[in-house]
Amino acid sequence: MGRSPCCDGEAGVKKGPWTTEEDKLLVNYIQEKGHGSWRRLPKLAGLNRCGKSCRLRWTNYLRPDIKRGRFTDDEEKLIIHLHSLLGNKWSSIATELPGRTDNEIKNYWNTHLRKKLLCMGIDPVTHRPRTDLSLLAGLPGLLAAAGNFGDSGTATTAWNMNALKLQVDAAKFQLLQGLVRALTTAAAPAPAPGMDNLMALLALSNGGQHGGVDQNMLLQQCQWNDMNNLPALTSSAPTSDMFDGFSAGDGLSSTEHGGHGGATGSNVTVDPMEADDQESKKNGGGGMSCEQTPASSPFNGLESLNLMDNLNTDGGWKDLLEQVSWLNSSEL
DNA sequence: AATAGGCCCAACCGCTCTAGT
DNA sequence: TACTAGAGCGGTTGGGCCTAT
Repeated sequence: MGRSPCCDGEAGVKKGPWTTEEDKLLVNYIQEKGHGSWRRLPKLAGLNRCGKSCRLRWTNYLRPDIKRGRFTDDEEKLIIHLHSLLGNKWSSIATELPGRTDNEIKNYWNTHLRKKLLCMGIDPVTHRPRTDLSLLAGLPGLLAAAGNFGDSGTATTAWNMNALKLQVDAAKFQLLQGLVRALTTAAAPAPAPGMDNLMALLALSNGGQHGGVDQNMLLQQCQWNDMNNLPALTSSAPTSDMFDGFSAGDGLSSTEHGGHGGATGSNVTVDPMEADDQESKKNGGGGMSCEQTPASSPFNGLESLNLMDNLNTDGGWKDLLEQVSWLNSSEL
C-alpha cells in the first residue's frame, strides 16, 4: 500500500510533452519486447522518462488500436448511458468503447457532454432533471434583455439574439422542469397546464424561427422525462418518487432526432396536433382539466393561453414563469 | 495586427488497489 | 499477516490553439 515512489525520487527525469523521437523509442521498444515492467522500461528503451509517464503515453496516445477523431453519436449516447450507470468510472466506461481511452472519454465528458446535459437542465452527476429552479430567477431578466417583455413588436428579432439564446434556453428548460415537477407532485394544486400545453411548448421550438428552445434538446428532455407517461392531474395523486424511474438509458442522443423536428423516439411527437390527440386519449379524451383551478390560485390556468401563438410574443413565458413559481412555492 | 479570453486535451499528480514476498 | 512495489485510476493543470474584439 501507500503511494508509489515512481517518479518522486527520480531527479533529472524529463517531464512535459513527448517528442517524436521519444515516441519512436517507446513504440519500437514495446513492439519489439512488450512493455513488461513499466518501471524498468524507460532505462531499457533508452528514455529519460519515468515508467508512469511511458505507460500513460502508450495507453493514451501511442497504442496502435487507438481510435482518433470525433466521437460518434452512438459513442456519445453510450458514454452518457454508461456514466448514468457507473459514474466517473472512466476506465470501466472505456472498456465499452473500443479504441477510446479513459482519458479521452473523461476529457470529452468534461468539455462537452457535461455542459450539454447542464444546458438540457439535467444534472450531469445524477442524470436527473435539475430540481433547483435557480435559473428561473434569471429568466425575466433574460427575457427582458431579449426584448421579449412589454414590447411584443420586437420579440421575434430579439429572440434571435445569439448572445442570450443559450441562457434563455437553459432557463426555459428549468421552466419546463418546473412544470413537470408541479404536474407530478401530489401537493401541487390543479391550475397547472395539461400535457397538451406541454406539447404546445414543444411545438414552440418547431423550426426555431422564433429563436425559441432548441428543438433537439427539448425533444431529448421530454423523452428523457418520459413525459407522455406522466400522470394526468385528474388522476389519483402522483407519488413523490415519480422521478425515480427516469434514467439516462433511454433514447438519449444529441443528434438522433435529426434536427429537423423528426422525433424518432417512441414516446415523443413534434406535431402539436398529434400530441394533443395522444394526450387526449391518454387523459380519457378531455386532457387535463383546468376547471379544477382552486380559488386560491392567482391564475385561471394556462389553458387560457394560446401557447403556440402567445408564449413568445405576449409575455407568455413570463406568465408561465409566474405560474410555475407559484406552483413550486405552494408545493413547498 | 495585437491581444484577451475561452476551450481543449495531453500530461502530471496523488491516491488506491493488487500481487508478490 | 504485514509490508512493499508496481500498476491503474480519477482529478487537475498548463500550454497551445482558436475566436472575438
